[in-house]
Formats: sequence, structure tokens, C-alpha cells
Amino acid sequence: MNSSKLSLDFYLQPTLKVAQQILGKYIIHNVGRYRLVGKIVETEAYIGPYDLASHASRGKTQRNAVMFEKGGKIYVYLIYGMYYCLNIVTEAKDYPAAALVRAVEPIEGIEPMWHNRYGDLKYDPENKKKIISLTNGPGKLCRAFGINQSFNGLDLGGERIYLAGGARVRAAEIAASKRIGVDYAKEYRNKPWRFHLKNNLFVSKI
DNA sequence: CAAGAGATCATCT
DNA sequence: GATGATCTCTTGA
Repeated sequence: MNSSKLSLDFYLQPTLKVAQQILGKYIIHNVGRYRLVGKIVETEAYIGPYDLASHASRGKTQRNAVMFEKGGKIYVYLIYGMYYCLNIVTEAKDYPAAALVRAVEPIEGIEPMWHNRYGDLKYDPENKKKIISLTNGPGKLCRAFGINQSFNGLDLGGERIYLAGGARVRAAEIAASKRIGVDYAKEYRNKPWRFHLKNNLFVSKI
């Protein structure tokens, strides 16, 4: 795989573009003596101060402050008291926007991911159902990658966690659809701001 | 397979 | 005091 780190300028582009172009890219988390790598296969865009689905729609708060930073950081928050969600902050400083990473395909470090998700359950690479369930959802992938609140605000230009990859995915390989779980967002709930790789087994929902 | 309920708590009002 | 960018388990067809 091409493991050159993405330039920080990449994240300053419009969120819809970033959300689509990080599909197929690799997210790399260096932890101890090994690294966890996943290919991003599903994302959602949360864009600006008026997007009613976005945490930023009611202004800057302690929780969402990172969304207002210059693109190229990660925004991590706790949802439903139990799960973390990972976002890639986009666009210019003071314009709150981010791409939620909803699903990845495990590439490297699958066994540690298994233990992060399933505890002491014996690793079974033949159990396709459980392998797919490792990272086919925003809360699941954070658990598999060991991502928690302490990652909030980390810079993707650093060595601990970053995105890498080469070839751009062709538009014909990308499907757009409504975002998941934002029925409260009035006229914004039907925006086609969710993107996923067609025919990928690790997408959370078809 | 689909639908529904419960878990669980930091954050915001 | 209410809620949520989710997940797992159970029930029932």
C-alpha cells in the first residue's frame, strides 16, 4: 500500500470533497510496537454553522470546539454514553465542519483490533461475520482502533494517527445517500452527504 | 431478516 | 432534566 501521509492542505478543501476523497485512503494508528491500519470505506459530511445535523449548528461549545479549528485535526466525541465517533476536521479556521468516519476495512493489525472489540474471545480469522463487525460502524471502528476522548484535537500531521494513501477513488465507485441517525435535522436530514465505496463488505448499511 | 428495547453518561439547556 | 452523528441483544415471523 502507498503509505505517504496526506498533506495538511488536503483537509482545507470543501468538506464534501474531503469526505469523498478520503474514501480508499488509509487511517493509521501507531500504538506501541504495532500499528492499526484501516481503509476508509464510508463517511459523512457535517458542514458549517447551519447544518442542523451538526454539533456546530448551535454555536461553539466545549465539546465541538475542535470543529472550529483549521482542517487537519481529529474530533472525537462520546455518543449515547458508550461509543466514540471519529471525525476529520475540514476547511478553514472558524468554519465548523468535519467528515465523520463511519466505517473502515481492516488492513493491518486485525488481531489486536479483534481483542479491542471482543476481549478474550479467541481470534478466529475464519469468522467472517465477526471480522466484518470489527469496524463496520463509527462506534465499532473507534473501539477496534482504541480511539477515545484523549484523541480529541490530535493533529493529522503527527505520527500517532494520520491518513495516508495514493490513488484517488473514481467517482463511479462512490455512492451518495442520506446521513444516518439525523432525523431531527429538519431540512438537513435528507441531504445526500453520506458517501461509501460501492460493493464494499465493511460499509455499515446499504 | 426486521423491529424494538435497553445500555449509559458527558454535554448542553 | 433531556438527549444523542450507536450497538447489542431479544423477540417473532
